[in-house]
Amino acid sequence: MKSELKKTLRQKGLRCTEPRRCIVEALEKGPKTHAELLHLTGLDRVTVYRNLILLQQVGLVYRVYLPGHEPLFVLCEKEGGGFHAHFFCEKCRKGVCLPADTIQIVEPWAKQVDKVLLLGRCLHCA
Amino acid sequence: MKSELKKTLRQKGLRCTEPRRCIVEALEKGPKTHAELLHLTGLDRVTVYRNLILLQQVGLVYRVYLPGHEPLFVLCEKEGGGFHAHFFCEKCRKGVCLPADTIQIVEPWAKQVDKVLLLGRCLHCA
DNA sequence: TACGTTCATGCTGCAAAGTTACAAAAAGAC
DNA sequence: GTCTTTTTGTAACTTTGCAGCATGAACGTA
Repeated sequence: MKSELKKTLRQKGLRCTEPRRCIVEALEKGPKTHAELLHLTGLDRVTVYRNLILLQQVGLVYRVYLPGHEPLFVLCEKEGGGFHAHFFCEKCRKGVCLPADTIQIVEPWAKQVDKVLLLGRCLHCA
Repeated sequence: MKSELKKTLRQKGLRCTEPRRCIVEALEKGPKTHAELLHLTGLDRVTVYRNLILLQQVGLVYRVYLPGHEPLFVLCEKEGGGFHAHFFCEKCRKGVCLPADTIQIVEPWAKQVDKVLLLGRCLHCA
């Protein structure tokens, strides 16, 4: 996992640093708010902000906003795994990546779409 | 339109107030940031914050976050129109509601999903 | 393995965003 | 109109996020 992370980051011109590993490691256990990441990693506020932006830009992390709550940062399981959908459970607040063929979009929209976010209740919480 | 808004709000136990009408009216002309809504409506900051949260919770408004930009608030064209998908163009920053049958999700996920957000380039911007 | 370049981190301080509490005003039912 | 309940606006406050800069760490090269 660690060497995989390094490879992914290097491909995007980013270095594999201790703080970045910490953040990804924390997110592997589930979505977290910025405050939770601060507390869990003990890193500087600013460092967490900056790295979350970078990790989002390279597609390793996405952000979910539920009205009335702090934004959550979710680790994408398929680093650079091409087109797929993100499912997020509004109750237990966990995220899953669904394979591309889980969802079909009719033309002409299919060609236009490049990111998919699905919200709902997971099988457990339904 | 106005009486329809009132009905929708009342169904959710919310009152139809002047500030709420103003916000919805401003959003009818296209997605807006919080700052733009402030400026357009002349309302108090706090009132706009609170109402945007409420309008999101009742499903009249949804929020789109593009990394590196301020969050945009988009009016949903089908108030309470049942299940459908939101398509948002990352370039021209307009939102459209797509009918339910535009997207098909395989079981068991179909039953779990209750909100869909698609990001991409619209037919014009592609 | 040591070296040097380049990028990342952690400060500090600052502006903007967002929250809380509460009295006054407006909405809606009668 | 009157009464009850929800909303609003104001003010004080907390949090979020950004810019600049010196120190320290990553990593390609020899």
